[in-house]
Amino acid sequence: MSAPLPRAFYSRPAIEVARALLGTVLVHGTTSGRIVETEAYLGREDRAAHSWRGMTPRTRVLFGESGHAYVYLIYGMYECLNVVAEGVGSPGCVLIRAVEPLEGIPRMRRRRPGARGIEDLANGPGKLTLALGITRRHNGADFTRGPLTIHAPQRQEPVQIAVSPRIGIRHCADWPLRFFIEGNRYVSR
DNA sequence: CAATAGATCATCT
DNA sequence: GATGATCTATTGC
Repeated sequence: MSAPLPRAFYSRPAIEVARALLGTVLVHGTTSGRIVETEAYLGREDRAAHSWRGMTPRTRVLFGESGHAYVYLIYGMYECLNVVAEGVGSPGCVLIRAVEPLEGIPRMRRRRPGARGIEDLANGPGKLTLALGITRRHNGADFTRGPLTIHAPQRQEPVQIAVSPRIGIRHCADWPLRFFIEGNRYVSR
């Protein structure tokens, strides 16, 4: 496997990082998946972002160095994985919404007994964290070091990127900040 | 098929 | 004390 993507990859505006992450490979232990769906969250001007009110104990890592993980609990039940973008003091980030399972599929199935097929294993923010075994313990983890890493694709295939409004938010509900690989079977419903 | 309810808790008001 | 960047099961057409 190639080296993890360097810090510079993440030190760009959240929207750019969200697009660039499509097609890259998220790795945790023996499991991995290709990122096929992301959402950008901007910061102070974006009321849908956790960081829009400024720094709190929870959102501390969003204001730190880029290339780290922001993992939080949602609806008392599920964890969501974000990649911190931009730079110190600029809390833009990217929510990973879906991955296409690559390695460790039997293990993922065990972690997600309810899933019907491969398509349902990680096609949503809460599902992918379960499938890959990502929890709040990974909050603040450095993607350039592990145990969570992100890698460039082996072969850079041309991907057609589609754009839509973000899912499941009330504020800024019409901003076109969701990005996904057009026609991919592993994108969330 | 679409719509809805219920699970469940850290975080912030 | 209310809310939420979700998922699943169940109900109703």
